[in-house]
Amino acid sequence: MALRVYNTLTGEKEHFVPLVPGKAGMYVCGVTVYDYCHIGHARANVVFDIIFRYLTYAGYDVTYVRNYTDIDDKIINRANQEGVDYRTIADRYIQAFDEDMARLGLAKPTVEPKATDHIGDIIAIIETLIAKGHAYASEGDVYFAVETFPAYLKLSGRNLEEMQAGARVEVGEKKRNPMDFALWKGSKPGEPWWQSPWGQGRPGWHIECSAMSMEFLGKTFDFHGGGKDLIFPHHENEIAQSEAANGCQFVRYWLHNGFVNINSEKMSKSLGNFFTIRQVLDKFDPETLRFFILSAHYRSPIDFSDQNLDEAQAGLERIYACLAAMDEILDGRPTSAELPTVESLPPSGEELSEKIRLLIPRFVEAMDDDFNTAQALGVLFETVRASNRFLAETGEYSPVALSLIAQIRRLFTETGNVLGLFARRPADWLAGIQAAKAGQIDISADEIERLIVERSEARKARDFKRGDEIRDMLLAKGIQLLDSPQGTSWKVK
RNA sequence: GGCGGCGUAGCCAAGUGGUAAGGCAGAGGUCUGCAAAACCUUUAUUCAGCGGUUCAAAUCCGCUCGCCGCCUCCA
Repeated sequence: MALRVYNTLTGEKEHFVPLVPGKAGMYVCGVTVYDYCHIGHARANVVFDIIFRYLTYAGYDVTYVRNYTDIDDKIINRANQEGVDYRTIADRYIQAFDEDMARLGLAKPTVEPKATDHIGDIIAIIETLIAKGHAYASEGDVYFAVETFPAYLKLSGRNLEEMQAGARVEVGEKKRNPMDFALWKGSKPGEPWWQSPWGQGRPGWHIECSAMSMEFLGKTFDFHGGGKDLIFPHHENEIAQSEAANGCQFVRYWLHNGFVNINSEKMSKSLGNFFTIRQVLDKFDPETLRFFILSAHYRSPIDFSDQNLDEAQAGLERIYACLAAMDEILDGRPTSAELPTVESLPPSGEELSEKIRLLIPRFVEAMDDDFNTAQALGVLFETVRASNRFLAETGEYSPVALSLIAQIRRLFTETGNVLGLFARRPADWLAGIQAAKAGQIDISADEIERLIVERSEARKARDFKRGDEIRDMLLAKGIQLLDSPQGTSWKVK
């Protein structure tokens, strides 16, 4: 039982061996705060949230750093458009990001540094690079000279000559090589700036991540994550800067999540098939979105569509319904701390007992295999089925049965905590889903309750015709009645 | 053109050498006055196609077909 992770750098799954035993350092590229986050950001952040949680669950003392890039061309452009200071834009979207991530149930990283709080560190690295001959100043800018770093492009597996051959790279006159990239940009009038040895300016994109990761995690650390699209140029450039400056390996395991497609098409602003997290959460429950993201492996592409989200919600409802049933049984009843003995249980109890015994090992096995959340969810669904069966077949709850139910309930809390799921009280979550659906029907809850009473009276009088009439009428309006020995409840279909 | 990935049931999706998880949808059954919910059973002799390696392949190798991503800001 050992964690294996797919490392983009080697293209293979490798056993995770921490740099410092018992500890794990992880840096994930956060957002450039110039706009609201879209569902691609949602996926990336949920994925790394799970990785963070799982590493912690696996016993590592994790330092998780996720930055805000709060100075960049796009932020400046946006500020100019609106006629406000860049800081206004950055702060607004930092706040929006925090709100979105909180709604998606993300755990807070250990540190969430901002690029602009590390300008001094950035300048220090650039000075080192210049001193070592890896960078050069040119008319107020500073560029990294890619030819001085032989390992350049080792992450993306490209080579310099071919990239230049098909070059869509503009040949900046200030650059010696078109592939050189900016470490520092001289500021134009009206732009935000910081004082530097090369005049007033601001950091280029990429260098802030080198500076912040080094500050909080050291020159070499375990994990660096981000979307696949960051492999080139962002991560490639980070490697070049950091390794050239420090003379040692930068990151040991590179992790990259796959893209989100929309209705099987690449998501892009130009296609107009672009959804912000806020737009999606107007329509779907945040936990449903998270569950949907976890239903596929993090490196695979995932297709966002109403149908797929609806299916995810149906699956999540199944689990929550099972948990709600357990909670109802456990509510107010004392449970024995003793483990039930198998001899005293019916066959479905023995099966459940076995599922309980294997749940954590199987869950861990799935997660240890490159964070295979889809497989982990499969394990949970099998447990749901065994639980439902046990509940359905058990009429009277003996102390042993209650203990078993309590135990399985605790395991759902434990695994749910790793996946960021099932934190809500199941009855409340289900009620929330019902309420959301109820917004789409044209009949009030009071009216439904009144009809249910009328129906049960009719049924008591054995007037089934009238009773069925009411049931069918409600069904036509999308209301599904659920009869049980305790009475009749309803839900929106 | 260069680099990389994918193709598993109606749909979504695990599975990297040992004989196809799970979810959704569907069908039959138990329950029910009849239903619904829940539960049970069932739905891929087969993993795009063709060859090869092997005692054994969805899994490894080669070729073909189809789809996609990156190479420009991007999670």
